[in-house]
Amino acid sequence: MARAGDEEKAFLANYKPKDYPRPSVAVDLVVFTIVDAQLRVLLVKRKEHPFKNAWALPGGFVRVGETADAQGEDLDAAAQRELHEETGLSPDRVFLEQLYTFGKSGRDPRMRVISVAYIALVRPDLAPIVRAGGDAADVQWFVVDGLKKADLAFDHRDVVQLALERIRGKLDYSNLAFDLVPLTFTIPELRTVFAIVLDKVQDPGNFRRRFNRMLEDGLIEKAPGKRITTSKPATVYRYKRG
Amino acid sequence: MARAGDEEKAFLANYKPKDYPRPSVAVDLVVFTIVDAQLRVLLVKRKEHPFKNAWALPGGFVRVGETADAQGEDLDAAAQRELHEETGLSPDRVFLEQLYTFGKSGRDPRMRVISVAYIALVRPDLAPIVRAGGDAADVQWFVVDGLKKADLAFDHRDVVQLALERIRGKLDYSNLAFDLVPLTFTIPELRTVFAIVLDKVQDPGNFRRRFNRMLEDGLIEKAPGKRITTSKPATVYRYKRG
DNA sequence: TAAATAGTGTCTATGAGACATTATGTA
DNA sequence: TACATAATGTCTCATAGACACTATTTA
Repeated sequence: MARAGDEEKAFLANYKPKDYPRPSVAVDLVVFTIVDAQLRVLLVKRKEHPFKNAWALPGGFVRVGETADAQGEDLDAAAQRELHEETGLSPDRVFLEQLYTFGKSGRDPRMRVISVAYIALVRPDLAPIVRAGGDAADVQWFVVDGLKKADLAFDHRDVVQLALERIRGKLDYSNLAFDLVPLTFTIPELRTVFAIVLDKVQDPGNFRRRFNRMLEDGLIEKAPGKRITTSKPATVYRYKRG
Repeated sequence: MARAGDEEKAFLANYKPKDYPRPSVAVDLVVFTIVDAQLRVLLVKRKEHPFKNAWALPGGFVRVGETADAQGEDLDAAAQRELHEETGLSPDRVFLEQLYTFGKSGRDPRMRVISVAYIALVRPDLAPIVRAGGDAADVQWFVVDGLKKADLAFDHRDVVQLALERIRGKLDYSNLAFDLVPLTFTIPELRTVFAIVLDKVQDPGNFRRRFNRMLEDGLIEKAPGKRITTSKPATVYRYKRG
């Protein structure tokens, strides 16, 4: 990095941004969870035009500063802030990752809006507290499968679709599945997560083999606790973060 | 999609965007090619502050319209336009894909700039014509490996690094390699591309096996032509697009 | 004919998929 | 004890990696 010389300092001090039109930049969140053995996405009901009363992804505009010294919040920070505002969840308990930036002209009828989409994964045990703050009628976990017909605002259907493809693609080679189970879980429970996300039943034996490799790699460890079942209870495990 | 009712039409007609500060949105291109058996990235020399005389990724601001009806160019269109402006290459001959959006506060000292980075892959036979238009001293293909010490403007070193990881990750399961060889190529030539990008020698026998599978799948076909060599010349192939 | 590179074949290890079998806790 | 589900084991097939070997063209 070249450090700013005197000439550059003078330049910056006198710099006035030209008055070209700028777009608004928003952050939209595709928040997934699994409840009742179904993959769900969090949607909020719009109270204003455009798309009034339609369901939309939670999100909002990035807060931008006026001056060169105070330029406003980071993009990731904006996503974390929105996540907290809309769900009440603190970002350190939630998987959050940038997905893609949607910037087609005309995607918002009011004005030019470029939207940076993020994927968030909320553990099932945290999902119930999401609606605790607001009006339950305005924030809901929608089953992703049933979403095709639903009236989503803007291009949010495309956003959800891309997010779905992303988590499906990453499930096998990442640790993403552990953000879709409670803190402790059994092998069959984790297997169910894979089955739900991939929409394909997972062979118990083969899945256990993969699971055991993760155990050997130290990615997972046994945890205390039991599940209340009507037959043989499964061993409970815990994901070792870091 | 809900169609706009009369009420919504009225709303949009009267809508005035609030005067919150907005960021500038730029498109930056990580343009790769392979020349002289080395992976290279296209950099341009900055003529103005900040980072005057430092090397930077080609790019520019997205052109945004003033009104709701004319919102300006699509994000992808902006990337294509920049590619054409900076390289003279028409976008239909070049692989172009969105990479990631960089939005840290302070990454441009002048003002808030959010930059949507794209990856472009230029075939080696097209690489030489890139500098034909401008001043050769101001546009150059830099060897990616030697870039660590180089003085890159802004956070462009991070951008290049992420782009590199992306193409390395996608090389094996995508058709991306065919955008880094000439229109016709031999098996050893394609193998070299893999070796260069992954920085790892590829076993001739094993690579050929993979290649033959692509042949069987109809992804590739034999092409006329020969290479001028000092020993046995290899068969020439062509990638079947679509 | 020698040199150089293209091209082929083989052995092994690993992991996925399909599926049969055994073990164990609960009602 | 019967049932349900956890947990284990086995067979096959596809593919990657390592490496030895043969074929062909040019100088």
